[in-house]
Amino acid sequence: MSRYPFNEIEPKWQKYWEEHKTFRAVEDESIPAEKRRYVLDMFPYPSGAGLHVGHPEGYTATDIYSRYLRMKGYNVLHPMGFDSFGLPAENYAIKTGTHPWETTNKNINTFRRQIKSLGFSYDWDREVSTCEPDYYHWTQWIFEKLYEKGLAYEAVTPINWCPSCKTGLANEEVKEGRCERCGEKVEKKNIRQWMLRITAYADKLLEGLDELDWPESVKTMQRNWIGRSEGAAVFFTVDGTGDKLEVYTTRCDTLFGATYMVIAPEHPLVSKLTSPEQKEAVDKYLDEVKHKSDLERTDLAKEKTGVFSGSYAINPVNGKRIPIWIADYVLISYGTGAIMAVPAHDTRDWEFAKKFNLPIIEVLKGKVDVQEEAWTEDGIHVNSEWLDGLNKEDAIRKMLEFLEKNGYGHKAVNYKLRDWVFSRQRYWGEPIPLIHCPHCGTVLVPEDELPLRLPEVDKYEPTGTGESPLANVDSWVNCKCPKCGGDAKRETNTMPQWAGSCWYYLRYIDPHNDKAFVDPEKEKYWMPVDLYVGGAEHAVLHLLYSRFWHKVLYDLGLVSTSEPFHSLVNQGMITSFAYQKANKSLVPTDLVEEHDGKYFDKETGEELTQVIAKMSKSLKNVINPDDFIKNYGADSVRMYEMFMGPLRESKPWATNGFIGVYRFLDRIWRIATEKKIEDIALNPELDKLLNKTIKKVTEDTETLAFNTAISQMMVFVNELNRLDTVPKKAMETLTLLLSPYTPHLAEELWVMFGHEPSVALEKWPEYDEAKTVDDEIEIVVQINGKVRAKMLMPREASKDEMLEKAKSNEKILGWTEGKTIIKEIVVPGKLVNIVVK
RNA sequence: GCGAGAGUGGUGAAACUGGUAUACACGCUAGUCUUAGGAACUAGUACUUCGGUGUGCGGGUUCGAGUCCCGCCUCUCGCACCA
Repeated sequence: MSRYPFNEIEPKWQKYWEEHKTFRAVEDESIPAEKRRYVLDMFPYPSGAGLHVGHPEGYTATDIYSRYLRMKGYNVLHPMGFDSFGLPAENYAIKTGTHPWETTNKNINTFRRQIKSLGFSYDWDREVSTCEPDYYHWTQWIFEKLYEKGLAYEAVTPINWCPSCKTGLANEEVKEGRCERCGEKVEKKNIRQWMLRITAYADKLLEGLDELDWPESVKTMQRNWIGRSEGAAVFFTVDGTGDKLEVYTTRCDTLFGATYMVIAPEHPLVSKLTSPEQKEAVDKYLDEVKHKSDLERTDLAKEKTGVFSGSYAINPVNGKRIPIWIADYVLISYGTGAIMAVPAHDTRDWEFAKKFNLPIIEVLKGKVDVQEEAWTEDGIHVNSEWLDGLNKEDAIRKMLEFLEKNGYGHKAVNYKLRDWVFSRQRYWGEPIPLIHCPHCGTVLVPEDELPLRLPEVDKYEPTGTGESPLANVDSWVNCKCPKCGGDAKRETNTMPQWAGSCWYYLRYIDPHNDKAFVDPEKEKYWMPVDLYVGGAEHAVLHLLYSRFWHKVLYDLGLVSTSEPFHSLVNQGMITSFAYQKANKSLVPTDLVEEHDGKYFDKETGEELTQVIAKMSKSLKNVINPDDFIKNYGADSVRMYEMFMGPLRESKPWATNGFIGVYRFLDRIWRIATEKKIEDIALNPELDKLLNKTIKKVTEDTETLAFNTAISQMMVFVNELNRLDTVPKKAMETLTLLLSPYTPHLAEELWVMFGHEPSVALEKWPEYDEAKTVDDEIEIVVQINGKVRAKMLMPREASKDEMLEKAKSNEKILGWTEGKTIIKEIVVPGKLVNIVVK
């Protein structure tokens, strides 16, 4: 009876919004630029598991914000779509033979239904899906722009290779060095790949961060990922052969302490540098390294391994012969794949030198004996001939002069950032629009032939050679060269999942345009994205790749802003409770029972500790929002997710608090339907509370502090609930404040109070600042910083008045009697502190 | 190991620039009412030897610290030998 009929209200209003296209965004030129906002969610990958409670958290936040902005008179672009190419659908296809298209669209339909059931104010006319030819047409087109600009190139690079499945694997398919599917040990295999030269944009990507309103933590992570460092390239001559071995170092000033060199096992000079006597040992070592998993190779705690190549290099500063070693602690992917080792001042070099008995020479005066441990902090140079006595800066400067003058090296900048491996040997991705012609070389598919559609295939497995399944489709692979008309073959690699998500925010602006990826006028109208909300897991890769593409498009004059996302908010992860045994292992939730507030293992009866853990399938603690929507309504789910805690912080999904939010909405419903609502004036106190509430909700909605905005609405509703007759104005204002949060309930109430729909198009209420402050304030009186008395005073009371009243307070007199007052501190409107001795 | 973030009641959490620690909600206790529901309403709910003590622990700055500084501990996330 008292239960408010959300199951009737919610579908009704969702239908209304859809039919009336209430949230359609139109490029209305009469709305000035400062009154336009683009509010974006990270679009979901439509997995088979459906929506999980983490999705609606971010989506509700942006929805509340978008609805609030519209009521404030902004023109808001708030779209949704699907990142629909990807591994799971393809793996499912391999297993079952179901076309990924079918699986994906089924999942998209589920996702769309679930998202719509929460009543978000998306402009659904702008929905995009990255696997649609109309969409990937333009992903391919942008790739062609990158290619024309010289930012795409071919290289031979290693992939994870499963010798038993005969396929390449993504990093996430490799679990502890083994293939996730068959358990076979994963190897490295070199194959031809398409690369994107993101490193050419390293400095731009770095500098661009300064102008962004992003969390400092994300900016720091991106800066570290780009990893710019300044140092020197130094050339060592190989003794005997005259080959040049180039190293990169940030501390060229320690060159006198370089007692050996190390090259990575993958270094191109390995075989040339290996002497006949050492060949057997080197081959054995290379074989060991090849069979090591990434995990083994990168385990920091492991013993250093390596082998002597048999060759020596000449240290350019002193002409000394130093041995060249091969070791896997040097990475081919960073710097030049070769280092000069300074064991006295680098922990890794020191460990290696100790193990293989290589000389350690101190060149920076430190506080330890470098034969016993490495000194890795700064010090004055010693044992360095003409650098002795200098500090780091001066020594580096002097050494660089020396290197440059003698042609031994030069200043150099290095990045941790590597070029982006852009091809995948997979079916379910955008075909790379290139043709290999024996006469003309690599040729782009002509623009008017785009989109280059994915052909149908019989099998979704990669070919035994690791090529994409597309390689098996002769009719597709064999084509004519667009340049010379001769026989040619298509590129069979596809693009990674990132490709589609790199630019989707631009397609939302003009999703049905078949002449361009986006209309320049419309692009100017909406860009940049004003607020982008999503999970912190995308802090580096997605956001860096997107920024890269955007900057390329900007340099080509195709977009009007140099950065795509002006402000970014990472929603905290919604975690779940998990149950832990004494031995720290976790028990799946369905095997846990609760009594008397304690948790026990159903099988063993062991008492378990409740801990917080990431939601995972294996723990069976993933929460699907559907059940909650069914039992409590979408408005409750929306509001609860916002009431749980601050948006940016991670928090556990603790369902026992859910009922509180439901009761709150139910209470509003009962006030509206069971109490007398009359057109009467608000009493001054209620009026004051109303103004305070508008103020608090306005400010908190603006700053995305939704949890405290909701608290304030609760305070207000609790007050209304005490009245027998409720002023209509109070209820109407409440409805307006509620409408971004619980839009269905608000629409229903708005009509109930005699208005026309939709409340979403009404004006946000305003408050009277004068009515938000109390005339009388409670002033705290402290003795030595401890609260000893409280008194009510007019808010404009002067310091003297406050002090006088405090000192004449009975309680305070008891504390000051017989003591000396040393100091008196008066904070107007707040407190009086009297320091006594 | 490095980087980022967080520790406040039985629970989720409030506390803007240092100024009444625990708003709001859950749970719990008692009561009222009832066509017994996952109801509504009212009161209470940090500890206490009633002096005080309390925001992970130990110090410091200050008239005053959850908030600032130093040193630890624990947890979460990200990255992995970056020369």
